[in-house]
Amino acid sequence: MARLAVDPIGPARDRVRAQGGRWTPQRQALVELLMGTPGHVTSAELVDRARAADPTATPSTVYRTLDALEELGLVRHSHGADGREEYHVMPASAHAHLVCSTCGRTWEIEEGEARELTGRLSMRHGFAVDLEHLSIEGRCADCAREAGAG
Amino acid sequence: MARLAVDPIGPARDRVRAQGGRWTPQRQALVELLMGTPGHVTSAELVDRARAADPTATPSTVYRTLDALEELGLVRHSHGADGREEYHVMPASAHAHLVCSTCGRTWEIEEGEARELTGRLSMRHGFAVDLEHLSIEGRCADCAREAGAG
DNA sequence: TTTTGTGCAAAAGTTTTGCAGATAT
DNA sequence: ATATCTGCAAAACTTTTGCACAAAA
Repeated sequence: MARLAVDPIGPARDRVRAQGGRWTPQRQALVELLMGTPGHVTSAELVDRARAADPTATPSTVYRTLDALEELGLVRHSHGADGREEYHVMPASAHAHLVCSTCGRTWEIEEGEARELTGRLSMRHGFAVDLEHLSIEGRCADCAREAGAG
Repeated sequence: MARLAVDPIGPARDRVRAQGGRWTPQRQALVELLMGTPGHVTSAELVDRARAADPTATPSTVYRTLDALEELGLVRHSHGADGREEYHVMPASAHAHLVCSTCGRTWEIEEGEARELTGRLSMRHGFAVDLEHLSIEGRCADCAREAGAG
């Protein structure tokens, strides 16, 4: 029998139900959208994609679902280069992001490396950095090269 | 004669004019507002404050003026905890920010310390961090203590 | 059956834009 | 004189909210 080794949405569904939530087609659709998105998406873009996938999808449901999923710890958001909220599925480990403000590409920094960077902030200022929310803007190597050459 | 040792808005005015811009009452008002603001302000709040100071001020002018001032390098913006754009006058030295997501207070990190943190990002990833844009969210010492105690 | 979620429609809030007239230089 | 800026008004866009109905448990 052709059966997937792991059901990718199973854990999400279980977790929603475990908190007394209902697992609806709309929620499943949004979770699938998010899981099929490698990087970050703004809520507005999720609205568009949801409507593209299913024209009956509505903005209010998308926004409310994002809130619900975030409260359940299934997704998180950070802030993109334009200041908009950007969602992504909750990763196994905390990680920060590098965002190139020229080309817009993003990279992830693993928790270990990120802690290396932010660790002394805790020591000096007693400030506990929220890694999931940390996105660092700047210019990536490629864009710097182009700018230097051009 | 009572004369200020330094004219705080003079440099701004000169810089605007040097780039072929005009120094208008509206621009001066906004620059004064920004210079009287220690921390960060969202554009929307600047609109409000401008109207409070002068009821004839209009949103479009505020937004366009902010754009113009930023292009001239007189102000910069970063992104607050809620993802909105926050403006502040261009500081003498680049600095990053710590933002407590619980109480909302902010602290500045001087360039030297910030470079210490981000320096190795350049080395490892060839990524040139834009310090002015860097705001680090987390929980400050006070809020952490309260949360621990409560 | 009861609680929770959805869809619709309308509103709120922020930011952008076109254009005619005013203003700085 | 002329290029730039302002004010107005309207629109675009994102996000929120109230409410009646639908659906999950």
